[in-house]
Amino acid sequence: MVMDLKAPRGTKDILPPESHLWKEIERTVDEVGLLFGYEEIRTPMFEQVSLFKRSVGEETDIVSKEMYLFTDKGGEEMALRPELTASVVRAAIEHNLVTKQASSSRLYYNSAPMFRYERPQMGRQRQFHQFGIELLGSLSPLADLQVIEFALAVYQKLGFANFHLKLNTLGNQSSREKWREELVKYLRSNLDALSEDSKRRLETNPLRILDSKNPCDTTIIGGAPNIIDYLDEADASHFDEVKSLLTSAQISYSLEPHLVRGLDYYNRTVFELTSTDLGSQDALCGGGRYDTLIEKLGGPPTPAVGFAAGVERLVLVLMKLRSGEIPKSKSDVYIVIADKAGREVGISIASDLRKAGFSVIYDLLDRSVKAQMREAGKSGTRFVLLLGSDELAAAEITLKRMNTGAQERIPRGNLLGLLQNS
RNA sequence: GCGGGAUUAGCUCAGUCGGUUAGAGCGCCAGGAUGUGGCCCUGGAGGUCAUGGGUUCGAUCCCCAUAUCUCGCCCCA
Repeated sequence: MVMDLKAPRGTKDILPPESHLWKEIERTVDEVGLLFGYEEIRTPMFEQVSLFKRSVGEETDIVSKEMYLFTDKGGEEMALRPELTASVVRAAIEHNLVTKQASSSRLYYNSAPMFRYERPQMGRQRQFHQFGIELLGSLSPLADLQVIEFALAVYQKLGFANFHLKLNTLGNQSSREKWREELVKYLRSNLDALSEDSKRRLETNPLRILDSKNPCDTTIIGGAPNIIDYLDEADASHFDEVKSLLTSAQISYSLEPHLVRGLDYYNRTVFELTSTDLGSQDALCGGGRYDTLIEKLGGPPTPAVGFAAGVERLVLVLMKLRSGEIPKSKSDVYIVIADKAGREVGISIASDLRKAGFSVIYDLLDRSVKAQMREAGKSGTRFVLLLGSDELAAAEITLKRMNTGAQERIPRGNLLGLLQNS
């Protein structure tokens, strides 16, 4: 095939039957949103660069290396959004979503495209999609619980249980800073034993060293200062309440003192859902609290918590779960036109049936009756209507039930009633 | 950004120790059944063997580069 155009690296066309799975996920997220009383928000796919610099953090890889940047014709520095929390917060501030009148806001987003310039891998793309929620305005541990419950509800509704909830707390800004200093001091004293990657990270993002997969690092990490010992009383009791709420909701989790999130704005509760059905890119969903972000971006002091989940990874896991079998959408009726003279009548029958809510297809290639029947059989349709010269002359139609193979000639006027009662 | 593996029909994959017409299964189309699906039988279409260079009498095969996918690292959903 002579073809020099293709989808850009790290992007993907979502074709049937996979698109059915996407639709199913989107429907599920909508349903869970309704069940929890959340409403959908949609924000622009690009924003001013400064939004992400101020929220995600200038030093993070996401902002410093991975954003798709461009200058628009008005000279504004723009970025395709690498994540959604910043945009939602910006929108919430801009439109006063959290005020004294409306003291909290429950928002969700669905299949929203994000962009990061990374090296593609299975489950990691340059354009990827997330669903998630942002719960603005509540400082209560109930909010932390609800965010986790929401995420779990989506996965459970889709029918799988092969995931694992990891939980940690990062404390508040000042305890986190104190912990971070101690951690850096400790790591510096063990500098020689650290991996090359971690030596570099010591300068850029020391918390992430805790997450290192390099075996050189693991023994050192084992003796590192633990955030738990640096929590103030309020943070510690918040975390305790979150844990006991999870327990009473019968949600099992594991404490991961080394779980730190890559974005700067998190504090207190952070969590991740991982799947054993994925490779090294195994995080299905991640989230946590960001109580200072809204104020930092110029809004009123407003606590918040949320999560974001990757749709591509969910699709991979679902495919595996269902052994690659994706249910296709089936039509109700296939009209076989055996004689060209029947075309107009066939089209008008199709139109009438569609108005009555039936899904109707017919051949568009002028193929033989046999070919049309083959397609009808393959499409999984329930009924075939056969229209040939005999039926035309008698103002009748042949109705065949594909499950039994039984067929009968009926007056065309009786067709709709018969189908509706079948 | 770093290191490995891969790329042959619509799909999943064989294959050629470098030799002239590149194969299978599934799928697709047609016929057997001149107006009837699934099962069966027969036939058919469909490949510049990822792209561009090089070595060679000759390259799908060997070498180099590029692209894309993929595994691990980095990072993260």
